[in-house]
Amino acid sequence: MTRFAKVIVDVPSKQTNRPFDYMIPAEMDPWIEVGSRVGVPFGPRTVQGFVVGFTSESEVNLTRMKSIKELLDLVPPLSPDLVELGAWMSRKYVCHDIAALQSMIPTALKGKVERVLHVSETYGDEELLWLPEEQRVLDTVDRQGPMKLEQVTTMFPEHEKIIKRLLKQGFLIETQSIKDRVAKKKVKVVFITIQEDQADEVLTSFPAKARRQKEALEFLMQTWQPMLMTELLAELHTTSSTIKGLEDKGYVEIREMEVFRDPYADRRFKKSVAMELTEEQQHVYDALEGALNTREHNVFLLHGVTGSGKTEVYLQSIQHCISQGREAIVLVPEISLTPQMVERFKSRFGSMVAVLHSRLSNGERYDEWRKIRERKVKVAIGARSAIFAPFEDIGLVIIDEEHETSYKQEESPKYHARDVAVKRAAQQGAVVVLGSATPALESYLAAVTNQPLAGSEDGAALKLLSMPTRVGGRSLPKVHVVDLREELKNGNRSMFSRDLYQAIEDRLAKKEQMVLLLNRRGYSTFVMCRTCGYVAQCPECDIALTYHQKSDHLRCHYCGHAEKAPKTCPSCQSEHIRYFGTGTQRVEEELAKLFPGIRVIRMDVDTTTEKGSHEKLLGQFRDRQADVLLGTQMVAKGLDFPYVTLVGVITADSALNIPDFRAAERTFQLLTQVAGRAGRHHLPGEVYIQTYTPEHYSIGHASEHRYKPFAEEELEHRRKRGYPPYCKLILITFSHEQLPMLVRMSENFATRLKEEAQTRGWIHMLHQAADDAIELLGPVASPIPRIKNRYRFQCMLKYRGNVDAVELVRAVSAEFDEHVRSDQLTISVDVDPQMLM
DNA sequence: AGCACGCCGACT
DNA sequence: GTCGGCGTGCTC
Repeated sequence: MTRFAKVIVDVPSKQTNRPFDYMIPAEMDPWIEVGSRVGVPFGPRTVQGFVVGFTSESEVNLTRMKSIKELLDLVPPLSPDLVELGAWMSRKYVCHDIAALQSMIPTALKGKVERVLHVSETYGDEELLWLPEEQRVLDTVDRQGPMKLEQVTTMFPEHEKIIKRLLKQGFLIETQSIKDRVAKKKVKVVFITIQEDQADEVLTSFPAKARRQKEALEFLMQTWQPMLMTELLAELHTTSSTIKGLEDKGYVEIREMEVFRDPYADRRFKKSVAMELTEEQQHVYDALEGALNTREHNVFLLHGVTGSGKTEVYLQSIQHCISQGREAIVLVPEISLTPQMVERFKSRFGSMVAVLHSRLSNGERYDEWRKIRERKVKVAIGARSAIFAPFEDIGLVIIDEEHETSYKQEESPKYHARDVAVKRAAQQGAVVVLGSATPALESYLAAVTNQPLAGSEDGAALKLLSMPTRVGGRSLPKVHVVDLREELKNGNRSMFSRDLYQAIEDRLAKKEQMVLLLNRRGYSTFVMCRTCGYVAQCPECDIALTYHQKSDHLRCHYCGHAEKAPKTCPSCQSEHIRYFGTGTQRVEEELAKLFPGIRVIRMDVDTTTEKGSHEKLLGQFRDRQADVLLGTQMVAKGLDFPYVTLVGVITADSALNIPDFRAAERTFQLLTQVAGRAGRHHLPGEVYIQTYTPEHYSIGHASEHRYKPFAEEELEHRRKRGYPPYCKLILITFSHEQLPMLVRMSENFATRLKEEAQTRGWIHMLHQAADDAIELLGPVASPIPRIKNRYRFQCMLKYRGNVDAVELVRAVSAEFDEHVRSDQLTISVDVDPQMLM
């Protein structure tokens, strides 16, 4: 029986957000599966699509139904369970199906249409009068054979209309196909084709002229093994024409072979073996092994203090999972931030690991991904999107530092990897481990109340495991909270308190190392004129510009706009223009002034954009080429250096004063994480936290390493004020170039939301005791009211119980589709937002 | 999203 | 009378 393919096409619009039916050419049929990537004719063009199902009968008139044009991969890039996961994601996070599917595959496979032109066969048959420019275009294409449309238009930039006309009249013919962005890497390998017993015969009869060829052949005869062309040429200092000559004589064969680009090719990893577990670790491991043995879906929250040895537990659980014949996925916040982590996995599992590094080139990432799809590895480790690793028999998913905000994708689809992971594990009967020293309150509450995570309702109830002590009985570092108000009273206006100053001096004398954290890059936070009060702002965003000293520029940290720093006030020409606030560059300068000869490595977005710069800087610090590692929050995570005995937080307040209900949680997490960097080995550690609000509970609890009391206090706040995890949120952001239009649209939207909530019979008040409730806040201007010349307004929906607010938003958004299309309005929906910007 | 079809204003 | 503006609708 013939079957038709249901295809989701790569056309991101509301009207095309459904499967289209296609016929399957007979020769393709055995290869087409759910998850296959295909090129299909769609209207006048060819687009990429994914097969999401099959049907034996279609509503579509068979005379109008088209056929799949090309199959783009022999092995489908998506498995049926990933296709299903995509459907779940598009529903949960309000995005097009195609966007969800595309987010699961490497960018290398986001095919582009290639349009190729050739001249009709009838050209030249008839005596037609051509315009001179038509003649030129036709002759060029005719002479060159099939040409990419792009090439033709760049050759004749002003003849676009003529090309279009020739196409319409059929003198030029266009063929479209889908091309991947990155080709598989191929290498030439030289195979020796003669037998060993023929060697003498061949060599004696070798033409005397072909000395180089003979040398090459003799070289290959030393091993009789195939050899990489590049290596062979380097060894013999010759060119490929020599080897070609040998090929012509039939002594060797040159074959092109696919290889994987290996970003770790030049690195050697010492083989490591399982370490003996402490009693605490063993307890946790036993629970995980037990769960793996049932082969059922389970979710654990592993609360382990920094330095409690979570990684070793991960490694051994993965080992067990692999020995069961199943696969494992490990998510880490931002893998390039933790080269140490990669190293541990590589040295334990060697070539069984694929690393999906966020700073790999597209080609490298594609190759790592192919290793997974082609079952060459058993473990995938990577950032957020590694949760889509195309394994088919997953036993274990580990999410390290599960509270990290980088698990939430800020672009559409705005998914949370933690929730996707639980969903995928539920599909596959896999065990999930959420590991953290400072669990997200959502996870913690679910674990202590034995409920599934709020973001992934299909998941199993969370079970709490904990590891409250550090490996080797090392104590947590002593934390000093320094009240900066007191310092100011005592006339100290420097960025270092006397205590921190002395501590730095002390470590320098002892030749120990320190980590200093400041949550702000650049030199200063804003630039102001003392005469007229002018503040330098980004011309396209309503946000203050930051001064960067090295380049002497003002920079917008939102859109990247940069301008030369003014010497006089642009508004009143006064020379009293001053820089306020402190950034990492300024701290670096101050350190150099106060401690002559101090060696500082500064690590922030500005110094780590270059590929590999991260590893380089950390390597230098590890080798003790510097005394101080100074940086933004990226220095707080996962680093482990034996000689670090001092951690200083320049101002804890910058994280606390962000207008976000999670500010206290973030501050607690940041302080606890950074404090954990000190004294991890034989030397005891010490931490100084400078703040203007030492009485704040997040700082107090962090300084005493008390997670549970903090969590309880913070949960109480959330419950009282009606914030997650006691309700759910949807943030809807509207943006438009014209403010009045934006205000009108967002108000209309809000009104429609309220009306629809009412017709569905939902109580529009969260503060009432009702189990099912919904509340709308806004519209109000967004915290950043304008970005890139577009004004921004937002609405927040809070809801709980059996209220399907996502469906509500989806329905109302659909009504505004025309406005989105024609009025340059954009509506962005963020389900379970992590940042309220 | 593209692209075609279709109905109203300023020009050869 | 035509060229071209972008409003509406379709894509298996």
